[in-house]
Amino acid sequence: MDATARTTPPTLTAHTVYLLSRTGKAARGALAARLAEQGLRLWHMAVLAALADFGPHAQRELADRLAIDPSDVVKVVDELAAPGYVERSRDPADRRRVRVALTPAGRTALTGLERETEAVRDAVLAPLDARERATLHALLSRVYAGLDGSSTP
Amino acid sequence: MDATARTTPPTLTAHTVYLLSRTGKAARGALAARLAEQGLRLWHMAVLAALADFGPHAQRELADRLAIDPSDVVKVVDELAAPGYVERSRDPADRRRVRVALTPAGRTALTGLERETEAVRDAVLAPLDARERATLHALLSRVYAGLDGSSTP
DNA sequence: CCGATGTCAGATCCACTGAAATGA
DNA sequence: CTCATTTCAGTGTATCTGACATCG
Repeated sequence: MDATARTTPPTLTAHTVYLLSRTGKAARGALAARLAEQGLRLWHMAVLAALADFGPHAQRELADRLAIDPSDVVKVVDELAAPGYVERSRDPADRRRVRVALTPAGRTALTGLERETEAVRDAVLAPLDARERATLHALLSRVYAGLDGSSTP
Repeated sequence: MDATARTTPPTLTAHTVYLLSRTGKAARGALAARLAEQGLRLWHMAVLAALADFGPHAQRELADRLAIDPSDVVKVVDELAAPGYVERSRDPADRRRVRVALTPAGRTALTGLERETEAVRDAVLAPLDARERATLHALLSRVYAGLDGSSTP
């Protein structure tokens, strides 16, 4: 080990915002690495989850719900359609719209991604026991619910 | 308002890793926006904090401590030296080394950045009371301490 | 070896096209 | 009925950042 230890400055770790930012980035990075092994990124999982929870969406609705740029939705859906995780079809009522629906293969894939997510949680939250994890989850849920458009760039 | 409400899929919010990633990104973004008003980024604050807490460093030591690429330390120190927040000087004991030291102006700047950080905390953690914030901070501290190099990209 | 410059890839954002619906 | 406006999917580009690579 080095004499100049890799100690993070207390001035930083004293701020909850810093800890949130750091642990969040670590969690995000670890999850992204897992998904990358299957050629997917975080947005792919988000789209699959939205379709699983709320049924078929127009691409525009996906963009609204997930707060992604509509042009990026196109690419994500493209990449999900290639392995057959989602299907595109024209809305007969409004032929401008494209209905995106989850396939059985997509649902299976989502289940797998959730397992990966749990593995990441076990790695990142290793220092915490079950009760503490539940507490953390509850607190973060409320913080997340409090985020409105003003503070989510 | 839209009939298709902007509800995040429960399949995502059920995962602590997702909440961590999202709230962390929001916190990071909000802080970065504040610092940007002063022409600074997160790394600048990290370097100032390291110098304040541990005294002068060689650039290599800064890179080790903060886990940044040494190449990038150069630019950050450059940008901190321009407004006079840090000073480069030769180490009198070992004249090969370049010592980076905090100036009084830099210390003042850091104090201001910490105030910004507290403002961001009050905004992001608005849903939580003082006790809950303390609990969250304690839990995140332990999670942060558990992160090793393997999971910090 | 350390500091400095340059390059590369990924993500986000923005502008534009063409098709299709809507309303005057 | 026709024309202008709006909305949607899709394409391409600009920009910014973070990580990496090479030079002195």
